[in-house]
Amino acid sequence: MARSDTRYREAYNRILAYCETLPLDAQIPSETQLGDIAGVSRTVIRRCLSRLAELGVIVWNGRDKRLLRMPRPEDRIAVPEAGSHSADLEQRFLDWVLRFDVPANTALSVAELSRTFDVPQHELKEFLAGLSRFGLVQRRPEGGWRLLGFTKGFAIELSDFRTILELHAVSQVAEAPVDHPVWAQLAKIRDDHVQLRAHMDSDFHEFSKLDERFHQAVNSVVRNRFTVEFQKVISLIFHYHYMWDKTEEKDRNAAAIEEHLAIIDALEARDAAAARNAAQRHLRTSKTTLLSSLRQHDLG
Amino acid sequence: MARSDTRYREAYNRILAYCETLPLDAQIPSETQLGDIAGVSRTVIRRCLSRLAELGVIVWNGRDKRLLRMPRPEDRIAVPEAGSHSADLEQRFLDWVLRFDVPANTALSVAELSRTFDVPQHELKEFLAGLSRFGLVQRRPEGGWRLLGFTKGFAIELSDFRTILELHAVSQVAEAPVDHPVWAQLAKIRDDHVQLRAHMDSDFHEFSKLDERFHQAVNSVVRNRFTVEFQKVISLIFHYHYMWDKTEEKDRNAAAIEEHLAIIDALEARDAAAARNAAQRHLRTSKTTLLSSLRQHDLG
DNA sequence: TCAATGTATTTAATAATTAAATGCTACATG
DNA sequence: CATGTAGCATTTAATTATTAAATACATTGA
Repeated sequence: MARSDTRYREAYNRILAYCETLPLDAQIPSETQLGDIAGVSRTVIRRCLSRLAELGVIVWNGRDKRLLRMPRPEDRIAVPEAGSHSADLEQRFLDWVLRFDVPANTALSVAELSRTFDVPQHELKEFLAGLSRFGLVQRRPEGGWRLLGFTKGFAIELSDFRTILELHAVSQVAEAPVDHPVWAQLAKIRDDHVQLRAHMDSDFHEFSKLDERFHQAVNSVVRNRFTVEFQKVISLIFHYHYMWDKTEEKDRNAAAIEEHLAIIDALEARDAAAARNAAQRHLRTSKTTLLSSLRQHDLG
Repeated sequence: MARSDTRYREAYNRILAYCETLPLDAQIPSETQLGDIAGVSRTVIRRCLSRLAELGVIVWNGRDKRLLRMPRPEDRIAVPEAGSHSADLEQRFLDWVLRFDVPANTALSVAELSRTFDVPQHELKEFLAGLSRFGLVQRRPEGGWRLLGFTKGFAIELSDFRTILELHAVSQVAEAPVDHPVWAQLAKIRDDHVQLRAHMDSDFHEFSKLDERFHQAVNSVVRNRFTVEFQKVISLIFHYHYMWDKTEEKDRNAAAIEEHLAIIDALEARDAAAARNAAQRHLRTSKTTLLSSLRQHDLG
């Protein structure tokens, strides 16, 4: 009927474990210190002490707190399963949208999403509020939310935004010092490209992973909290769409390999302008592919 | 104790007004049609019809709904004041943060904010969840939120991000067709710059507004949902910091006028490269100013 | 037959409830 | 008597419960 007491339960077990490290009859530290040990407020600590005294583990009279007997396994209190995988909600949500091709303008029910993702409703509300900042969802006047994404307009603007960020990243790479880790990464990635090109006929499916590694490496040079959030969403969307658009996959991947190599060539020559041009060509291709994949799914 | 019935109350008054347009004894449209008129579901419409029947305005027996008498002013129902200014919450929140120099790592209490901004708590939670996507706030492990912004690191990354977006915008302007409205705007803005320069000694405070107009015009060329959100936040933060950092304001503004004019010159000459260079110079100055203003407020 | 109403179910906004944090006062102890 | 500690009171926030509203389904009547 109200908030859970998981915090108390976890703190209690932690304090109990701490008691095990003490000798019998030892003085127990002050409430404030115990609070620091368990990472909770004094309010919670006092609840813990109450229970410890009740079970006869300690004697508690004001400042006089002493260990009466060693804690036993049955003194521990049950903690109700962390369960909810709130952590990777974003990943799972985008995965769901893209995997099931949830069409634009679909009404999103918090109650339903809460069930399918096994996450409390209020967390979902917060999550959706966050996504609305990216223009992926929007509040409906009649209540609830609406999925906006993955129209043609969305794809175009997403691609454009990606281009802006990635061209900047490429410029940054070109100016990175020789001892920057990106150079080693790019060298390895170049080799892998060359190798894949040699076995293209059989292994062309492998390109998707390589593509992600390449863009990841380039973008890793930019250290900016504003871009990092976007890159996560962007790379997910492009990644999935490439995986599903199977038309001419081999030719497309072969072309992309050459484009990647052109970018790496220019970067290693420290020719920023050439690198930008090569990157621009590559990103234009990506945009076209994304758009045609949308057309295929009849979402244009 | 539960959600408000404002929706019903507004719908009721709207239906009442609709009844006034009907002749006496006229048939009233179907529930579905009334729902379309008032923009609500049939559930709400049936509540409205119940009340109308109770007051004797209509007679309602299944499908037979007729107007018994003309509605009177006292038939209307009170609507409980829209009140909450949820609309400009973002503006007011950032204004508050910047005006009172709320230091980084301040704990934000939803209850308190809810009072000071006169907005329901759950709306504030959603709002903060949105801001967390921009890295402005963060959840605290012990509950609630923490203001992150306005450290040196934040200012640097914000400036860098602004630079990325704005350099792109400048490139776009340079390629805009001659009949694009931006050219007329820029011409006017150039005149205003020249005029202000002539009366700089007395009117230098006017520059702040001019600065906002200039950047607004340049960015207006880019139509992208992802950049629009950011620009709002960015321009607010820069705007306020400029207003408050009074050191050498006149000199700073005079220099900025020249920098703006240089950008406009290059743009009107359709020299994209020169425009980008000029913009880069200007944005570097801005970044320095923002950082020194932070140092002044001891937030570094 | 089909559009309208009647009824049931589901969803979402929001207050109520309880856990937990925070703040203040009084006290004990060196 | 200063400082840290416990006791007590207040405030805040997570989470449930409640009610308004939307939606889905069944029934009816022209």
